[in-house]
Amino acid sequence: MSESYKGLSTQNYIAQLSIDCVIFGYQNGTLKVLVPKLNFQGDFWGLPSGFIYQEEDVDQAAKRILEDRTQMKDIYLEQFHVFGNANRNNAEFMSSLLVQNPQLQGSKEEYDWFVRRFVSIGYYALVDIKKVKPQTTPIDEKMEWVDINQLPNLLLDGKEIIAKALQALRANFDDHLVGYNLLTETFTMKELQKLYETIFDKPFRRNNFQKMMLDLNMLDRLEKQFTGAANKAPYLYKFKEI
Amino acid sequence: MSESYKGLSTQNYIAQLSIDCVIFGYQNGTLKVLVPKLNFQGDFWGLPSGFIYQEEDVDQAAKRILEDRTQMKDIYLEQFHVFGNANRNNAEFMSSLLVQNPQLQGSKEEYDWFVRRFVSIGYYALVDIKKVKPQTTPIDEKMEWVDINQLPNLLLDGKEIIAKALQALRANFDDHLVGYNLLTETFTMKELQKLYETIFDKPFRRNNFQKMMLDLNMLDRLEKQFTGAANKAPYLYKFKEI
DNA sequence: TCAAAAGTGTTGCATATACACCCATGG
DNA sequence: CCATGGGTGTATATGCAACACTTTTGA
Repeated sequence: MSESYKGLSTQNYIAQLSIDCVIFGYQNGTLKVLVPKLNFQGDFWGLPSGFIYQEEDVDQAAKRILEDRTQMKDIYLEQFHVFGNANRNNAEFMSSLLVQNPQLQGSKEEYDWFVRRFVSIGYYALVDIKKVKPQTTPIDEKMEWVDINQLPNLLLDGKEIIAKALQALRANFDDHLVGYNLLTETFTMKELQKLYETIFDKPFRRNNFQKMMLDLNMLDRLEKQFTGAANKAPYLYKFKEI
Repeated sequence: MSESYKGLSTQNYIAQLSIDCVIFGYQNGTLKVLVPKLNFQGDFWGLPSGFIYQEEDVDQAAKRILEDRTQMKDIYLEQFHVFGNANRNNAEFMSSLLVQNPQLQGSKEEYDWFVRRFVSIGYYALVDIKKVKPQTTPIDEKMEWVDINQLPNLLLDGKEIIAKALQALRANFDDHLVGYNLLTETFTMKELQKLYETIFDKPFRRNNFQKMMLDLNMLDRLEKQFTGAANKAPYLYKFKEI
């Protein structure tokens, strides 16, 4: 949705098939997604997205799009759903875009390529917010981390895509111990608990949570973290190497 | 994979995007899939598949393909994964096909349309075997129910697709009480247990299984089934209407 | 010595598993 | 009345939620 469209039809992409990414990050006790604000009148946002080269695996395309947008390597990435309603097209968006940004005017062929109906494959990514360097495209005004509970206006079925991504994330969270990707290298048990509480949107009991996590045998306990506060210093933990 | 290709490029389909269906059925204590044997030299089988019309929802396309192949309505259907490796194309298959079946020769344009790399969306379906009337296409020699543990040679990543479908089926089975679609209207507890044992490939204890099922409160108990055997007659059950 | 927050232990409840018994059926 | 298989009840084990208590830290 937020890809510059000039020259698209000549770039050897698969037509009518796109990838939409839901990039999850976690900061200050809130779950966030990285989304671009589109560079045209009104308050409209998209999802980081792109297309698939003819010679490219779909998974590889998703990886490339993600890396371009975040300037990170080895991102945790999971395909979760295909969005294929017949009315998914960029016609309305493009009209508005071109009125506001006549300099983006491309060829008729490129325009037609872009405004057709698109089927989109959804991927979600988990990243450490502090390591991401968000990259905009020519049609983005900016790209920002927004709270998952305060999403702006999203083009097309953007909200549905994010909702489905969160659902998939929750389902995978326990199995894959995926929290790994959302935290810094080391963290306290309280920080880990807060992450879980944010993602599942429900409280856990401190002692039982600690027991649960330690029983999983996935954490290494490191030195204590002395914060200067007048209380017992918490241990730092890290996820075990595999 | 098993769609006749003549006239494909003129039929207003989305190019390079297909749907592959894994149709599960259950009979005599074995889980089966319905697959077409392809009408060319050698022992090669495909998956029931098809394409998406420009004006058609992807889900709707899957439904149409399924209904065409089985002559059934209201089939339980679930999208489970996208298969997008760059080497997924029908070139090899088509060469062999045309050598064996010169009468299928179409235009160059249609040939080119069909042998390009395809991204395929996987759906699995659950059906009552006895209600299905398998329909072949011009390039199928026949279509048969084969044991999931004795799959024939499948084109491309057919085996991987079926494996992933089974995985998704297992994950959904408890949540969605999906067994409903694989059994006849009425059944005994033993038959239901055998279905579970087949799908999960592990034994359950008779008494505990019964308790588990009844506690779910999803079954209506009907009259007894007198089989003539010298033992207590089992009750028949059916899934409750919603 | 005190408050605050971290760490650990212990109980009780709910659920699942295992074991045991009783009942209907037809020969 | 017996063998067979179906139905149900009860004990045991397991896992998790709730509660209680102890330890560490800096003021």
